[in-house]
Amino acid sequence: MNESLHIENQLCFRLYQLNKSITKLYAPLLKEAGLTYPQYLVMLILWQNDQAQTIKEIGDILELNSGTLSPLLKRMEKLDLLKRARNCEDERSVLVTLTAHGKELKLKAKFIPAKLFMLTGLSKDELIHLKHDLDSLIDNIQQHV
Amino acid sequence: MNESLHIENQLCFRLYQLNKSITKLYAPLLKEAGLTYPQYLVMLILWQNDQAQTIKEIGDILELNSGTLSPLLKRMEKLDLLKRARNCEDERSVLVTLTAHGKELKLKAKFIPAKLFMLTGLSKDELIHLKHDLDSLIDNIQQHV
DNA sequence: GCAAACTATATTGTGCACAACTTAATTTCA
DNA sequence: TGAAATTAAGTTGTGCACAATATAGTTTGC
Repeated sequence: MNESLHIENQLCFRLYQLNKSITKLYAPLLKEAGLTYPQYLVMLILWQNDQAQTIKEIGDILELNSGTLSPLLKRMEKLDLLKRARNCEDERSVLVTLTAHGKELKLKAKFIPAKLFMLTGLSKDELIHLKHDLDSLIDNIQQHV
Repeated sequence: MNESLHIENQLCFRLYQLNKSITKLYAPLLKEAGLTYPQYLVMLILWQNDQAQTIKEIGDILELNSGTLSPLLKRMEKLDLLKRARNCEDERSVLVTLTAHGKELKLKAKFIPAKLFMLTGLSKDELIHLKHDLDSLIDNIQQHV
């Protein structure tokens, strides 16, 4: 009997489940900071670069298009996390900058990665290896997308 | 300098990206069958069990709640993939069964797992190991969710 | 036997994610 | 230089995903 269609055999189903589980793991930690996971990803980018980022740059890093980012950034602006303003050098683009509140939040978020790492139950070594395996899988797949 | 908040260091961001890439990889194959990825997951469950499944059973396997499944199954019923009917043994539950069209689709879908596996560029051995690593990570994480 | 607790599903509201399309600004090049 | 192509955002419509809540059917315990 052909078992290739059995759901429990599928790598992709594991990744789908894992992704959902991780979102749930983040939820309580991010709730303290008043963020959702995609909002947290945007904040990571803004925290690690001092300068203003264009929406295009954020989209390139997160691989999200404007249909996702436009409303996401609007909600974040409403939460006083960031400001959006047309770039006067090129009026097509919009520059995103952190507000004082947005910058402040970095102090709270600082401990999230370590807490998450602990919850995974992985060793440093296992983490490094898994990251590496996923990186090469991502590379392989991106070639075909 | 503390780099724990750097996005490229994060396992979770990789999983998030990988999940999106995989969905895009599936898209053209599933489009031929007229399915989305979550719809395909429901079909996998129905294909591998001959009997009718309750929504509860499907939700337990996919870890999806009724807020997701109710509209998802309604769309699938409209596509003539399945039928929903109250269980006369216990009127609280709804039994889901494949239509002729839904059963037929299995023949088309049969080749999807092999095609996907090819696109990942993994060896059989790498696949087995990665599945194993992800399984134990899922187990660890589920304990904390 | 019947009220309280429980169970299964549905509904509502919020937030992604993306394809397809629109608008406006900038660049290219004939 | 000015029309055509390109680029950056925004908009619209569809489809998940889930928390919170509502509803209806079933079971339990006194």
